[in-house]
Amino acid sequence: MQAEYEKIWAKIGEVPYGSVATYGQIAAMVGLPRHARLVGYALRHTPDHMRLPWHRIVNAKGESAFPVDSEQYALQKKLLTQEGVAFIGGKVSLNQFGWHESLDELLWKP
DNA sequence: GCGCTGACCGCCA
DNA sequence: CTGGCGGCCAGCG
Repeated sequence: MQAEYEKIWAKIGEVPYGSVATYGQIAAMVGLPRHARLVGYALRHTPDHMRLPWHRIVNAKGESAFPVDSEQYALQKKLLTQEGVAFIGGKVSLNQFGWHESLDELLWKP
């Protein structure tokens, strides 16, 4: 399964600055539909030496996957806001970002 | 093999 | 809005 993780990490690394993707999207993009949880697991076990834009990955509701009181939540929110991604009511604003279906951009763009 | 646990997802009440 | 339920499936004891 190591190979799958490589693909997942690589894909996450492709998410452009200022954009956001969901776990499900990443899974689908690497050819593993319905494996959202695997993405979460892979992300959780990312070797620290490779710095991935994990903060650009949110759940299907556009929320952080972390509890609001956690350090990570605060950091994620901070980083996204810093990139110009609106973080409203604990979730990225879908109204402003819109949904893109084309293969290259199953992403929320600014 | 078995049961639990997840940085998940979608549907329905 | 909240909560519950079933589905998903790799990892781990």
